[in-house]
Amino acid sequence: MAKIPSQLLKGTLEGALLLIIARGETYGYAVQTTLAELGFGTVPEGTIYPLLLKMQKQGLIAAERHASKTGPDRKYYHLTAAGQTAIASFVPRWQQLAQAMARLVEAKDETSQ
Amino acid sequence: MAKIPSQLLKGTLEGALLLIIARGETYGYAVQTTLAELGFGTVPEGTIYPLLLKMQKQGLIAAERHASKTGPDRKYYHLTAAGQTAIASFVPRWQQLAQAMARLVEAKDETSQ
DNA sequence: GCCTATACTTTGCATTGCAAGGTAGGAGGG
DNA sequence: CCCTCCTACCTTGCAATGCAAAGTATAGGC
Repeated sequence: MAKIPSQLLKGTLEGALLLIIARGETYGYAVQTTLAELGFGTVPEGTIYPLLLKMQKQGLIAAERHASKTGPDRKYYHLTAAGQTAIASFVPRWQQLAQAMARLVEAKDETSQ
Repeated sequence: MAKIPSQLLKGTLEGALLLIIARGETYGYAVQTTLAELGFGTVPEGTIYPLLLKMQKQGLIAAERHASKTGPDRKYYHLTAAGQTAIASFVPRWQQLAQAMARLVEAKDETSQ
């Protein structure tokens, strides 16, 4: 799976993390695995953890530490009401962008051959 | 048409401009109109012109100035071979990102009600 | 004891979108 | 003739974000 360039990810990643956490409580390390499984490629720790902390400070997600039997403690995040609101505003913007890009890409496919 | 947040546009815009110029020679001011028509919202001049200059320096596009009957000179851009290559590498990355996001958004639609 | 996988944090840099301001031509109204 | 608007381009400086790099720490296998 090819790596998605940093600049393409910009801004999208916050929405992606919100949507992942919305599916059920998770922790940073697991989020990284989930992103890879979804096709986002390997998003480095130096991206994920600072972003989670920022979102926590903004009140979009909240955290609780729990012990793990297979390693160090995990910091489990879950969505707050503000996080729900953020998702509700993110999704349509993303869809708008995706549609606009789709128009360009499809138009290109037609003309390029 | 709602405005797409800056952070979502990051990186995407360069690809969008390449695809627009690939459809046929255009100039900055017209690109702005085209973006709006495609659904990208109003992308400010302070975004478009610096980006076009950067892409020109990188050799992805080339420019020629021509007079206009209805106003100041226009700087027409057209794609170079390097620009074609850039499109060829951009499009699959974008599609990868769009697919990964689609999985998350669709999953959300199912669970949310 | 050492190495690997797991798990989180912090610092500093590079890139990019954009607000704000500047320059300038042509057309129309006052 | 001046003023305003639309057209058309450029530059400066700031803010946001991804990420490399380095550090800390637990658990298990060799």
